[in-house]
Amino acid sequence: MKPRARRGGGRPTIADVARLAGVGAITVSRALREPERVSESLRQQIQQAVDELGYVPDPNARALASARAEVFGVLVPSLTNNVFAEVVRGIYDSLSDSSFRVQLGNTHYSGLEEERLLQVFLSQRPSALIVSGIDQTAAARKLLETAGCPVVQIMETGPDPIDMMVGFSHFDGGRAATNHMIEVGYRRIGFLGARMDPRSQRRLAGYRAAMEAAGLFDPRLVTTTPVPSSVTLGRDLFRDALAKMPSLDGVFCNNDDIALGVLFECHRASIAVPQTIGISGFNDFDMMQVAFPSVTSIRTHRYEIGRQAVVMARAAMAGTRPENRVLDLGFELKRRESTDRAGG
Amino acid sequence: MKPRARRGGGRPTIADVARLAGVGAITVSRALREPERVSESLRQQIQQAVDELGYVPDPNARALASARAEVFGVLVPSLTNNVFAEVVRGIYDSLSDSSFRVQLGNTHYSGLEEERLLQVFLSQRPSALIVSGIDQTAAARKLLETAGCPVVQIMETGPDPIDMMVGFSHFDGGRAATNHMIEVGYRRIGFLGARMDPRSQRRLAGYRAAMEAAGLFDPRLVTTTPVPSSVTLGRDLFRDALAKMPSLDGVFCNNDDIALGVLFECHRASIAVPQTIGISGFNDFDMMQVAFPSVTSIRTHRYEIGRQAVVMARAAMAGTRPENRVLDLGFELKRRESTDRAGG
DNA sequence: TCAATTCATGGTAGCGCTACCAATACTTCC
DNA sequence: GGAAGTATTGGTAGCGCTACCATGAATTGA
Repeated sequence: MKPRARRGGGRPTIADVARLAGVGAITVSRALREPERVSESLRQQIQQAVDELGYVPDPNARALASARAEVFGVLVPSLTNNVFAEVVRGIYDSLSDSSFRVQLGNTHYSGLEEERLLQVFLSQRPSALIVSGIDQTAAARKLLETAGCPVVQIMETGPDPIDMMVGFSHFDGGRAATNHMIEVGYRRIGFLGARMDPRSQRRLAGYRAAMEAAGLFDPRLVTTTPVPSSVTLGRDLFRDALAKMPSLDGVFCNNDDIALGVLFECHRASIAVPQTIGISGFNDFDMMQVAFPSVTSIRTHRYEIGRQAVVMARAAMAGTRPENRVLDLGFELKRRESTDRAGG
Repeated sequence: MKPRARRGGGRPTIADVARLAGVGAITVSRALREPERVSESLRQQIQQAVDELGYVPDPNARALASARAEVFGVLVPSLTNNVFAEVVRGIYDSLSDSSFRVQLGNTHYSGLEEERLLQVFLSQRPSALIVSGIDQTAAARKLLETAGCPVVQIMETGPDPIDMMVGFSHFDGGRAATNHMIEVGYRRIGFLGARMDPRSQRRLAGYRAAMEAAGLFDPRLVTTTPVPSSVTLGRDLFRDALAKMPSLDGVFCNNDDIALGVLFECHRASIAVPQTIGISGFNDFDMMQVAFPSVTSIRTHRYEIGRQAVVMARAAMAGTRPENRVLDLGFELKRRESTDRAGG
């Protein structure tokens, strides 16, 4: 019977390499995966044959035979939110020296979509899974617990990790920014939030805790929307907040986009920053420090979160799960001109 | 001999489904891939068995058997550049109704890295490849020509597509922005550019063509750096440009980040925009229209480029390659306050 | 009516690779 | 010197799926 057409219209296979090098196929396989188990001389012969033929192993065949794909499954809620873009970059960069592929999924902030993608990812038997947040649905959590591979929850810390976690406390971040504004003298500090995913909710909770502790909380100070965040939306939220509460003297913004929108609106409406209105953002993107006035923000370590997630997962794959399963990378309050009320 | 451990510690296989449904394995395979070729009654039985077992086909086995993985390979130069983030989002969204996976690669603007990733991607036998730009190395081009799957070059248009193309002319974009500034009365218009990848180079060429046509070109007006773009860098480039050429009355910025940095620096240095300095950006991100003053920019259709790339690739996979292999999605000049010299 | 087609289904043989075991040489240690 | 390792290499049998062909039933057409 004539053999089925070769996969790649003639792409060399491991058998071709073996034939050319005059060894068994399995030895080629070993030479590529565990070179130290193959003698120096054969290793060279094989390498030469590989180079000559331009052989690249088929990851699909490899995954099928070894019951494990060299894939990191990564689920993020958004591809265009720069926070996640940087996390993803950290993940890619940390993996670039290995043969692991990255399988990226966009959950669009939906728990159900996360479940669906998890099913799809799991069908590939990934080597590790990285998921965003700590609010997985019960079904998703179950899938992750029985995934049979390391799982890292990123962006947040919390109790009860599925396996491992790396992130920081959004509650503490929200509280720190708010406390700073209270300390420098702001009193009627509004909260502006978009999308209001779980992490935004926790920042809001941190804001509220700080305001209540200072006896300053008023529900009318809070302005939120489920609409995705944007600079335009920041402007609109600020206008709404001001209309609702003209005595506002500061705003803690859920993220830097919103803060930028507020800053521009202040310029446009000739509202003095930081004198009349103080502004604090969240995430501390590059533009915050260049803005005029520069904007106070909470610096978060996105790239490092991605990097550490990979480090932890690889350690677990090597059988050395870190002692401490929850890694808190913290955050940094960056005080800048936009809240410098005392006046510099 | 005892069978090898099952891949998924007991994940159901197509044979399990076949047994439960009382049909042959191949019929299950068909029911899932070409339901119209299986009778209604069997299809239902099979679907029931699939649901009961929670069967999800193994994409690796599928790829191995069918010599084609349901994967779109996508190569972009950056993950954090919002332009590409939006393109990638367009690609993901267009593919979300299918079972195609996306394999994303970050070339870091390096041709050699692109070649390497292409090799890796090709080893999976992807269904289609989407690559950024039109400046592939000779080796990469060869790999793409013999890839045996549809190839779409995105972001730019140009002659001699490898297979298909969707994008716009960066030269024309740069020229349009510059001409606009000339028309409204700016004369000593600087060019500020970061990274200076091929697309930036072509925008610069467009700028230069416009300036030369108006008899206004002066090489000292051009300030560029190979450093990656950022808002901070925009400020720094502007300071340099101004130091070099104090008579500058406008700047065409290679992208919006740079433009934002310029805008902030103008605020800080109390330089009137658009009166003393006019500013134009490129890409037209949301913040440009909210900025104060709002910033003129070239609106590009990133998301749509991603979407169309998928549409074209799928058409080609279905055997109906579009008549016109190069799709120019154009751009839009958005005139805003930052170049409104006549004064509104 | 019966060959010729079409339709629905199934069996077999791989896809390219690696887990598992076996076999052979080469050491090491009493 | 011989038993018992210890490297080094290879053979066999799949991993889970689908391409290819074969089969039998239903339908068509003259």
